Amino acid sequence: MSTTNATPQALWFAMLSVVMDHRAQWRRAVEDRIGMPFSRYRALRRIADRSRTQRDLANSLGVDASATTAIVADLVERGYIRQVPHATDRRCRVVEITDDGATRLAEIQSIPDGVPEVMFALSATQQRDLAGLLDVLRTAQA
Amino acid sequence: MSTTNATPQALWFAMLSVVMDHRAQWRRAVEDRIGMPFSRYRALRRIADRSRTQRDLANSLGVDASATTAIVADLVERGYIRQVPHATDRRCRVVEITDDGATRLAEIQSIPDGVPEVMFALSATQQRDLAGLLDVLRTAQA
DNA sequence: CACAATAGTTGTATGAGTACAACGAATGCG
DNA sequence: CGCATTCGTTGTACTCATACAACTATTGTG
Repeated sequence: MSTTNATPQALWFAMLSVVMDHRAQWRRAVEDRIGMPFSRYRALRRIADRSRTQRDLANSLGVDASATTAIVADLVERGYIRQVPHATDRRCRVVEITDDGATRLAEIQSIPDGVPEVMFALSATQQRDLAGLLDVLRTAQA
Repeated sequence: MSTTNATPQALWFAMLSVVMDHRAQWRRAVEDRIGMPFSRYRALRRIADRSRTQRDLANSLGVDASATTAIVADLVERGYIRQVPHATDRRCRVVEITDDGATRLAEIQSIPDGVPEVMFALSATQQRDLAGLLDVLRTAQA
């Protein structure tokens, strides 16, 4: 009955498709509400996880240094993170989350609206199963 | 052990995160290779599914008419779809896939490269489970 | 010390995605 | 028939994500 083959590339395409099919609507509904582009949210999550140098952040986001500069500048301006000097290497700037940033992140993660309808198509059991599988994927990317 | 709550919004955020964390790399690795932006692939999939008016396509993609015009023009230029008059309504243009388009679509879906490493973290059983769940989601969006 | 390498910034450019407004052509309805 | 509605097109504009090149400050190393 499955139209999706259970190969890594088929799964990737399937997951990508589900997300991309709803991302535009999701963005319109939620990005305005959380008040920042998703790239900022992604960065904030990593900084909340632990303080890092901007290089480290760039690597973890998979973007280059100049993109990181822009993202960091934005988050600093919003007051969600701050830049502190590195203990030993004066070239580096370490970014760390502020109380405001931590609060904001928690708020964002509890926003109930904007979730694509399609996510409600899963039964309770299926939701639990999917959560487990996504956990595996998220753990693997560390 | 699960860090991901099994609520629809937590699942959506988790899935979104997995995809967005890898999309940039995926794009660099594969989008050039499939030779078109992902939006074209999404549209082509829907047209392959069945012929549609452009309005129908626009609705199914969740974009407006002018965006659809651009996407359709691109796919026509590539030779993957063609525009034919509607049987009864001369305002409409029906788009249908060409043989080239169908071939290309099959090729794209079998490209093995560029799949994020992280997708290989799943066991065979987990792959099967995820495929089933994504099927539910994809079916629900119809 | 001199030089290569690294961190970060700034300026610039590109591609993708998307909307909105204005418009012409065709349709449908009272 | 006449007018509102719908389909599609064109032109314009904006955001987001992202890269690359050039540059400064700093570090590490022979």
